[in-house]
Amino acid sequence: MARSEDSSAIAAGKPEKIVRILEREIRSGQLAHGDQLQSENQLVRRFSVSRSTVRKSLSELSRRGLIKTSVGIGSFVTFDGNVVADEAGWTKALEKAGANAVTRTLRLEIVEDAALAEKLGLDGSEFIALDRARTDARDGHAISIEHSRIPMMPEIENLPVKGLRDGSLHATLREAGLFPDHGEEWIDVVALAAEEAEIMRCEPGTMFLRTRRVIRTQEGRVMEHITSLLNPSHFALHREF
Amino acid sequence: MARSEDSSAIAAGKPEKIVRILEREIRSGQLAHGDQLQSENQLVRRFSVSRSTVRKSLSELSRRGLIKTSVGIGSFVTFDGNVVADEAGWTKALEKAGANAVTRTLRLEIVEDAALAEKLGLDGSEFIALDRARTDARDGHAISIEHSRIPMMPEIENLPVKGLRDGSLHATLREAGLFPDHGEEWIDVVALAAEEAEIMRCEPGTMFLRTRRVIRTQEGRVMEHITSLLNPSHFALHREF
DNA sequence: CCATCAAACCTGTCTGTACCTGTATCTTTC
DNA sequence: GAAAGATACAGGTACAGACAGGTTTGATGG
Repeated sequence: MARSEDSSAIAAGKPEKIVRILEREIRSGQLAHGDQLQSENQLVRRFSVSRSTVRKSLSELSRRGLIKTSVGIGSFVTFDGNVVADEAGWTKALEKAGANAVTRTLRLEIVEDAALAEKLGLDGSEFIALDRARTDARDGHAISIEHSRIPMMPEIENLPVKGLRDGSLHATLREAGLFPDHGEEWIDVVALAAEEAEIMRCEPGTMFLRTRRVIRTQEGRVMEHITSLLNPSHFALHREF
Repeated sequence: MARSEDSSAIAAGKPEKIVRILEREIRSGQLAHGDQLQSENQLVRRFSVSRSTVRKSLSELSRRGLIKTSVGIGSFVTFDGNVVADEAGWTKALEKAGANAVTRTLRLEIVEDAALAEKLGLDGSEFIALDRARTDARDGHAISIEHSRIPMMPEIENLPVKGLRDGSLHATLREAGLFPDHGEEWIDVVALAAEEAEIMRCEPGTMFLRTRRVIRTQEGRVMEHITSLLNPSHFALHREF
């Protein structure tokens, strides 16, 4: 019973085997970010399979966001280490006192938001809404509140029912073939509204750091809209460029 | 808005790579407005590609309005890089009410700052200090204050004496062969100290948006350290990635 | 001093070749 | 009958080379 390879997939067709080999080479760093893969014909000779099989494998790697292939040129590794595109180059919130923080999920459901849809230039106005708040476990002090909105699409319509994969939103989206690529961000300082102040159990009017992000896929499709309210005494933003 | 380019994504195709290299040289000021680019054949040798590839790259740069090429002569930079350092992929401060703003130069001199030198990992502890403040001309309201520190080096030692070239710090540094390339940034919210509050003519303890940036040259040498204090009612930060 | 001409360099355009991916069709194998 | 193989063709990308025509420069000769 002991499969030395990979426990998650036992029944292995040839494409799957090739996917697993190449994926390991990529994830291990043997094939680094930006490297060009062998051409399809080279892979045909390397694995002694037909080109159709090789192409199935590459197509799966592409769906998982590990490679990108261009006609006439070849396939390139788009997997950037462990953090992938989640943090690479984006503003990163440095939590100063996160040891005693607790996260509450305020809601995870499907909502209608025509205003946001209009602002993002979307056709449908349905979103999956994920709101989360973080407070200090000791005294209930406010730390942060995060509103995430994901445009509704068939691949993820049962997300609110099934819940998140491994508790991670991005892991769930990755599963659905959605990979962050680029976007836009706004940062300013705002006074807390009454509603938010109540959630965070602090005075209305308290100044909070606000970041708003629109994240898009490679093709430019809006993938997520996030508004974060951060307690400035707990957070600083950091970025490399 | 529409990003035909891919900033963080990897290069697929040689022309794209070359475009990115040349674009950075132009936007960083290394190739200034009006400069002539290397000839196509020189670029062929420099990048070890064919002339068709070079020509594709130049055509794309031309499409982006960065260069203009003339038959029998060559290609010239048409990008006027005033905005360079503040805009190209970096966080951009959006001034909400800048019409009536006045800029005061608080000081331009050589200073000693061992603490900063240590933090930046520099040998010498001498810096050229340029401090500037912006206030609203109508009511004297505080808008922003900026502390710039440039590590002392032979090329610029007479900068405080000669003054800035065209009033621009970056033009002056460019003159000295210093081109911004990459760096790091921190953003947080702080209460104004008494000294700064006095300069800005507002209450000590007022919450201000603070950004700190370390800008480095291509070789990784520290080129500038900037601390900006921004009045949150006048500023928002914006960034594309 | 000045007009002229040739050489050197530049961009614009075209050719042919090699290799790459995209796609479709048919056959083999289990 | 589904998965994999084999094959052929279309179209994209890049390389190498050749040629035409514009621009600059400098030497030549009046």
